[in-house]
Amino acid sequence: MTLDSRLSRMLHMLIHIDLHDGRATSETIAQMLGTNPVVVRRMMAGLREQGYVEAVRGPHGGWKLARDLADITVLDVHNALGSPSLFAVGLAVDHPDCPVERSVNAALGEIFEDAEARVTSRYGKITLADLIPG
Amino acid sequence: MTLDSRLSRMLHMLIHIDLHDGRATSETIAQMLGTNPVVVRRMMAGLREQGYVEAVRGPHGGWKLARDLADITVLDVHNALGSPSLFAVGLAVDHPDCPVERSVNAALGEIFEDAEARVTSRYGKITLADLIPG
DNA sequence: AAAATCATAACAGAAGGGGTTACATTCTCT
DNA sequence: AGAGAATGTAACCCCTTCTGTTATGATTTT
Repeated sequence: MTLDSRLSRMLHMLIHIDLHDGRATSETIAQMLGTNPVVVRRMMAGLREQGYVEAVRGPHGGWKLARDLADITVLDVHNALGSPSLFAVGLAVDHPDCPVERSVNAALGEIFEDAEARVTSRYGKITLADLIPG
Repeated sequence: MTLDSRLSRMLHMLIHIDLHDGRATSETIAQMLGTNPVVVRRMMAGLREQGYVEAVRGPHGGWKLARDLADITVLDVHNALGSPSLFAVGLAVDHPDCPVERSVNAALGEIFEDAEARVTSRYGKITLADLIPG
């Protein structure tokens, strides 16, 4: 796949941890996603630093949720993943002094900012508890 | 730059061709963008196939606009560039049968589709003539 | 002390894009 | 016809990003 699907996978992970008694090892999660435990730890690092999950070392350790799913929004997860921009389209900055480039970038930039604001606004209104199927 | 800025650069190119008597060689455009003539031809290929520009070979050749800038929208250019998706975020499809994955993807998918529809709608209302500074 | 588990660095491989070279093709001009 | 100017396109390299993997260290439980 050419698109960055980390947000989707991370939400998937967190909800499964919750459904799994709030505890799961990197190994377990990795098998669930068909990937490697190290990849899971890398992805989890941002969420750990932001206080959404805690890592417990040693036997019977693993990941546990530091908050209720109802207290974590999709926006929280998005930000914790360090997503730089939502858009696959950016603005060229080849000639910052060119009036044409400035005009083009002003028009596109406004559209992007508006769309990004709408998406993050909706992200902020969805908690992970809302995503539990049922 | 990590983001795909082809749309922005292509709009820039087309407007400059127009301001340059409607004619410009790949060499000229490449110098303007600080890139290579082959890169320009590659980018132009889609627009040529869609009939927005024409390539004239031989001496005094180059690219010319096949339509007035007022008759080309940003959406036309976006589509001609073959942009697959506007978003840098995608949906994981690791477990199509998993209810959690389906629930997550349904929620995110709706947000993306809505945002994408808004952006393309606005793209469709802006012609390249609108972007000429002045 | 042993085992389980996370933390992290390091490296390999795949994928995508851009830049470049090379060569073929087409067209104009003399 | 021939020279030269331009596009068309394939092929290659390089760079970046992401993922997967291995290896080593640190921490915790038993």
